[in-house]
Amino acid sequence: MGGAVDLNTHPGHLARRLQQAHSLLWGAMVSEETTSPQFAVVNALIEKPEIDQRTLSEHVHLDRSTIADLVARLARRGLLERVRDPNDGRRNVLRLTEEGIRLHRKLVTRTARMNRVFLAPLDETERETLLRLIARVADAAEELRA
Amino acid sequence: MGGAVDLNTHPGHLARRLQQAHSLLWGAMVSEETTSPQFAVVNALIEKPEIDQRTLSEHVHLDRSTIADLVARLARRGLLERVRDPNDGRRNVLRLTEEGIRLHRKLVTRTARMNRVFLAPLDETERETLLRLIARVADAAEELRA
DNA sequence: TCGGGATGCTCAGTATGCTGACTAATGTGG
DNA sequence: CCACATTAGTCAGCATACTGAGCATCCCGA
Repeated sequence: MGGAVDLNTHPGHLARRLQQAHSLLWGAMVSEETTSPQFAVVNALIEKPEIDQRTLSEHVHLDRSTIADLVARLARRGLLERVRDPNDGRRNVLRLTEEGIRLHRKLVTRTARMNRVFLAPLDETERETLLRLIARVADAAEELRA
Repeated sequence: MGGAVDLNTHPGHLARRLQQAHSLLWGAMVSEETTSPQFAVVNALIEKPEIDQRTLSEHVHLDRSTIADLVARLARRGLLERVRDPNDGRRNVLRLTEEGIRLHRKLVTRTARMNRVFLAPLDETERETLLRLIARVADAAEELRA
């Protein structure tokens, strides 16, 4: 009786494994150059163009520092432009380039395909349940923060 | 109609958010010094002492490089010892120190408490369902790798 | 026994992701 | 209108995490 715990009853451990499995499949089926968080950023800019980094960070649930790095990488690859807001010298206004928009179109198809494969072990009801339960736990934990 | 996607239907995005929420709560309720992956390593060494890094990496689902860094940090803090196996000069044999064992005992209690808070928004059935569904998806994706 | 393949580890490089400190710019109350 | 708080961004530092290359060691067959 060493008192070791079964990590498979620990949601944190399972969450990490789920993300790990996901990023593996992502690399194989979606893109090796563009990561899943990068896609999240591009997708947010499709939905809401011309926002600043702070707003963006709230949309994709990442902090300002991480967004800054991530956006810098996307800018370096010519997928978006970062311009100082003339009306507010603190803000960087972000706008996808044509290439960024093209990339998004391509990846939307692939991510849909990947998600089907990823969730293939579950039936339709289970899929919805999984997504709903994760969202509830994550939302609730975020409430705690506030 | 820019064609943006709802990220809340993407398991990868939700997995990241779940992990994010978890590590936030972990820092508040379990430990600021010892992270969740570090606890996973210590826990694995409680269960199976005297294993090498390769075996350990399989147990906690992390690759060799990550384990090496992680183990080095734990060793620096005096929580475990890393000794070259005299019978096989390639292996590092790992053993928790007394302090490492003490730390594990302390954190087991706290993680249990934290998991209850983390999963509080769900009822008992939903909790089991969530853990089971995540494990199924993660396991299946790992099979794909092999 | 010896030579090549397999194995365990390390190291460099890169990408997330966080905190906390700092800077610059804006907004506001007196 | 000016001092002060707030806000957006950057930067340093740290911890995960991966790939791919390289190194030392072991193992196994000829």
